[in-house]
Amino acid sequence: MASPDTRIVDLKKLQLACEECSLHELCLPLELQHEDIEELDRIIHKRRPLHRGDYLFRMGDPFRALFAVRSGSIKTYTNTDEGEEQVTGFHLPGELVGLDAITEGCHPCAARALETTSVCEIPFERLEEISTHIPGLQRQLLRLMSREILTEQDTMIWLGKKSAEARLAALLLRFSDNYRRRHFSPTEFNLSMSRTDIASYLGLAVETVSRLFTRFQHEGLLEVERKHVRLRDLEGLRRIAGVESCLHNHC
Amino acid sequence: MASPDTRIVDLKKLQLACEECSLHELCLPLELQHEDIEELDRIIHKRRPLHRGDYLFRMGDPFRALFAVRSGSIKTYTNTDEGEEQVTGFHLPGELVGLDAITEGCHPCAARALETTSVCEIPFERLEEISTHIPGLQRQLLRLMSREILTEQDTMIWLGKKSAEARLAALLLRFSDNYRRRHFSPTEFNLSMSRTDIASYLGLAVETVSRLFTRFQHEGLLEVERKHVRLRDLEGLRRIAGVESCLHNHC
DNA sequence: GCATTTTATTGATCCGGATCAATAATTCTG
DNA sequence: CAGAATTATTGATCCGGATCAATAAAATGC
Repeated sequence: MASPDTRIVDLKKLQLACEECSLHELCLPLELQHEDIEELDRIIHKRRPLHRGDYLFRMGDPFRALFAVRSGSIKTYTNTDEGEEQVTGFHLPGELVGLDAITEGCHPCAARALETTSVCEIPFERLEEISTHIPGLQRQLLRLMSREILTEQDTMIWLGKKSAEARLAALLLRFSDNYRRRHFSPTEFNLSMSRTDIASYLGLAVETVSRLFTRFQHEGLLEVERKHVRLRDLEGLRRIAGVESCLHNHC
Repeated sequence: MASPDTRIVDLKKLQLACEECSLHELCLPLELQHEDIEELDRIIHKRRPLHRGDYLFRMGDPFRALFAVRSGSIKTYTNTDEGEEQVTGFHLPGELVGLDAITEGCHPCAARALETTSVCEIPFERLEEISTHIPGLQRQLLRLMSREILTEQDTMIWLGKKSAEARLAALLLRFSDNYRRRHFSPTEFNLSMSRTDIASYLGLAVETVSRLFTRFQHEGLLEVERKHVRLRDLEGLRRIAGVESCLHNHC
């Protein structure tokens, strides 16, 4: 499995990887000792890049590791009762994939690359071992999972209640934020996923998504040319999305 | 805070509590040593009962502990941008409340008792301390959180895609399952929450929920008299809910 | 126990978004 | 590079569920 992968062997590289893939979520805020970082370094592998359509894992695959997206993007999806694909998430650089598989011991959904994508593999058993003697790492893991729960609660709310335009605006803003955090243009980027994927994730029909893009463009909120979007009115989009993520604002 | 609470002092009582409130989720599957159970026992307190409308915690309260529902029921909710209540979950006996607060250090939503409700309080810092030297307890914590994530993904899917009747049917079946697991009648029980709460949680209008109950009754799926329901056709409800929780079936 | 307030049911109407249908633009594939 | 298959856009129609409105039934307060 891990044979053609490149090991990240030196500290410098790891920190770079951390910056890129937000493994910093896992280690930076802890201010770990050098020897601890080296220990983490020993278990974390950089996988060779996935290409568009490649599986990171399939539904039902045994759960062995978490994955941190370094670059590119991943979609996770499951199948509905009627056998169609139901997208459960888009995972951008800095986000973890696989947190939902810990309980079951196998992946409840499949993960595929939406474009050329590089990920770090974090073998879970090893991570657990290490976390027993690195104070704070365990806590950090729990934090990460808690944050995931919070995010999903948020998503639940807008899927239940928000209008189609609010959902799409919120998604675009999420992408925008991710790019900003990584010091890329928060207003101009490519959508790596198809309209169908977006529709599935947002619980809408493809036609609706397509119409929304057209409408947003007419209203001067953005320019869209196939996969490429340029957000022209972030404030307007925020208004449409509804102040959003209300869960986070009250702490 | 804990002054009027009753400590669970003996093993027998703890095991009873575990049975009741599914702290067995936390400890039983681990087959802990007696001294470990005693250590858990030392930190877990049984709170004195909450009454209808009492807060378990308010939005923004500092996060100190997880709570396991022993009997009764709890609703958690946040506020929408427009200031209305948005129910984020119903928590029945055997379920944990507070998993979404670990990251932030404070509660992103409020929790109130829907009826007379008894909970166990599990101080989180202490739990973390203990879990560092009880192998398996930490793992169990991660499992629990992962399961929560899975459940919410499931919920996301039906909020996005399923019809109003499917949502209500699914909710009723979830209640039914909880009662069955606790050896109560899975077909006859009281809904502790208002129609408004149900509607909010399911992302529907109150009127729709009300109409659905009436329709289900006409179709012979259930009998409903105010808060009391008697499910008459579980199979039919399952069909309506859609095979459901497709996420869990593929492992 | 009566008045007030909250919660639930039922009816009538309206609209957002799904569905059906046709076409256009892209991207595979040989 | 041509033909086939997939993906995206646009239009027309329909329907599930929201909204508005009125009443009924419970819960709550005095």
